[in-house]
Amino acid sequence: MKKGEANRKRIVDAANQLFYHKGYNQTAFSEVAEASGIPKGNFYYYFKSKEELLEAVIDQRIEDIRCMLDEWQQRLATPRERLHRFTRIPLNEIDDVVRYGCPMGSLNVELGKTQLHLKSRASEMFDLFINWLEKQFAEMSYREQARGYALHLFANAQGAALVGSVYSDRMFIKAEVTRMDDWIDTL
Amino acid sequence: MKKGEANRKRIVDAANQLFYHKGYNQTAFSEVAEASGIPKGNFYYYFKSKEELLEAVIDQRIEDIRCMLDEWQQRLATPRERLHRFTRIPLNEIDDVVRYGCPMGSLNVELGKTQLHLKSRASEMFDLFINWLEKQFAEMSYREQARGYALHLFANAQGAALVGSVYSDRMFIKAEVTRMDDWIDTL
DNA sequence: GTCTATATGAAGATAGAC
DNA sequence: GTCTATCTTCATATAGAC
Repeated sequence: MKKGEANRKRIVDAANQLFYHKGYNQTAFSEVAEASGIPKGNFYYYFKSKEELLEAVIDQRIEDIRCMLDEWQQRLATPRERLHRFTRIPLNEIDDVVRYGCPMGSLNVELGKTQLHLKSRASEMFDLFINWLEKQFAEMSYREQARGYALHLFANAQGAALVGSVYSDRMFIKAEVTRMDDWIDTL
Repeated sequence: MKKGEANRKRIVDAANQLFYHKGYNQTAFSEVAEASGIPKGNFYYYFKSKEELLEAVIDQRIEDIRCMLDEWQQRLATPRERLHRFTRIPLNEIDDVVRYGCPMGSLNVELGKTQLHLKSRASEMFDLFINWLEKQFAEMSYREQARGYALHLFANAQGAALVGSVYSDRMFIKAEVTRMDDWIDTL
């Protein structure tokens, strides 16, 4: 990898975390600069604007999600196991979820209000999960209801993350995960 | 009501709507001034700071919620009817929900990232609903599970509002409301 | 109580030396 | 490609006349 590419990635990584922790609008360029160790002025060599940086962050998140889902698809044998793997995400990231909520959910909420033209880019992250979940339900021969089930399960997870983070309540998140797991097992 | 009181209320009303539509951080004082018809400079006669204005907005929302729940409590005869009245909120406000999400949920998400000291004030809005829901379940003699049920139902509603607004999907919100109603009726 | 003008500071963006 | 210095804009907040 060229030096320029490496720096670009460092900026995107730093921005990714700051956008999650502080929100996009409340993150200043100078903070991203400080966190990534790249001087402020250099930014505009890599990104023409803050919005372009945001798009790069979303691109990377999408790539990461794609990768993760592909890996699950290959490693886990049954659709049911894959669904349970999905519900376990908030448990694996429990500290972050309790403190900052869901990175996709909170970004979508923010951009839906202030960067309407980027709303569709942010919702692509949701799409990846929901389409993947739909595929699992379809494989379990719930053809008709697959889409509805996928949306429902995903929305449940979002609600759990949101309420759990508002109350910093780990037990509630665990309880909701158990509930989702039970629901999957009734199918 | 004194003139000053009336102006104060106009400011709070305008801010309340703008904070919902644009978010707190992305709403400028000058916008609130324009929307309320009160000159910018006058603001600091009514509120010492932007944060104080936010607190006034939250206070009013809390008051409104309290009022609404009291009214439901009196007007609706059974706890089950009251629970169904709760699930109908997103249908009654469907246009706003689809466009801006849940006003409480999105404010909580935003303040959880950037105004941590106001997080607890914002979560009081949640508390009112959840405690009220808990009371209904308790009245249905689900003493043990009342708190869990209340949190679960509330989180479901939040998830539905969030995903519904990300996809501007009215049908999904309706489907989730039906699901919640069905669940209530199985109890 | 009401309003205008303005101070202050921060954030996004640019220019240009090296 | 890298960095410093700086411009511009805009939002919060203040001063002070009426």
